[in-house]
Amino acid sequence: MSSKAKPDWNGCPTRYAAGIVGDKWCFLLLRDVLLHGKRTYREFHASPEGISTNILANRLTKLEALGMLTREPDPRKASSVCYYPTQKSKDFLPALLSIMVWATRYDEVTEAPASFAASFANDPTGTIAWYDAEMDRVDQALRSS
Amino acid sequence: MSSKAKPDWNGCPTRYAAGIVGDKWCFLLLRDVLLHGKRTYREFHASPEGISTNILANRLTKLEALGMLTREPDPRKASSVCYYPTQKSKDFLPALLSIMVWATRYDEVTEAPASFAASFANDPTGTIAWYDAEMDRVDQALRSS
DNA sequence: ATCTCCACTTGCATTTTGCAAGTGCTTTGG
DNA sequence: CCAAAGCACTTGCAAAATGCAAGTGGAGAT
Repeated sequence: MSSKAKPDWNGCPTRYAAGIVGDKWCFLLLRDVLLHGKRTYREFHASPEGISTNILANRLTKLEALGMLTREPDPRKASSVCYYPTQKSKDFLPALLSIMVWATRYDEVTEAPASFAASFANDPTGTIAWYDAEMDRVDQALRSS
Repeated sequence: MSSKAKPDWNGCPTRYAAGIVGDKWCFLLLRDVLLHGKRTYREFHASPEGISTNILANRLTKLEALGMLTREPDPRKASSVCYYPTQKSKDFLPALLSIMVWATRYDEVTEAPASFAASFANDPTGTIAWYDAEMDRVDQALRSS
């Protein structure tokens, strides 16, 4: 990038992102989906932040409407539901990992080992690919059960 | 990263980040500070999203308390105030750019040129360094005026 | 001395959230 | 085949956060 022009258009994609991940609960749900492999209402509800059921339902609907999740019947139990990440949310993984690297550095009580940041800095592509593969494994196991 | 253990600690740094950037207004203020070089209350208030004055004051206080901004008198006019990014918020830049790459891809009305994502993908370190340098230039010009 | 600018603060109506309880459908156990 | 339990929400209501408009106090300019 040359040092010519100061771009003026940065605001817009950021505003778009703010509408999705600039919401605490959506952001945490994306973590659950993209890193923890959670797929059901029950699993999301069990996260330690204690989201209440009305907010959870609201955010799942929102994320589905935004094309971040797909809602499908649970192959293991027809009365149950699974929410799978779409390509759009999977593509958010690199950004999520970047955020985590930053948070790991500055959160004084982080539970993340220092090796995480080092690993991502050392081989971001590989780290991203590893999580992607893990999530694909989760979804394939689920869908074929 | 070996394919051994599925890490269980991811939640925590994400929760920390959610407490800061999981707020629409904080997130947009960070954009203004890190990409647009805005430094004053007036400039933040002028952003197109139209933050109201009480919320702006509240978030500036919050970001200062979180160590993301420092509040200092404006060298150009003693009765005015400048908010500068700290190292902590400057270190958030790579994550912010990653988010923007994602948003640029999926926001159908994005104003960002496709070249931005390509440029960041091609040379992330250089792109980050460019923004860092721009912001340092803004701050040095301000402080020495 | 007054006027203006600046960075907020205040009051109040509206919206969003959190919490607890309830609902309707499905599955499970006896 | 019926009762009980599980699941994915929905509803009602009090509390908190937000948005908007107006006001405040101090520094600088006229």
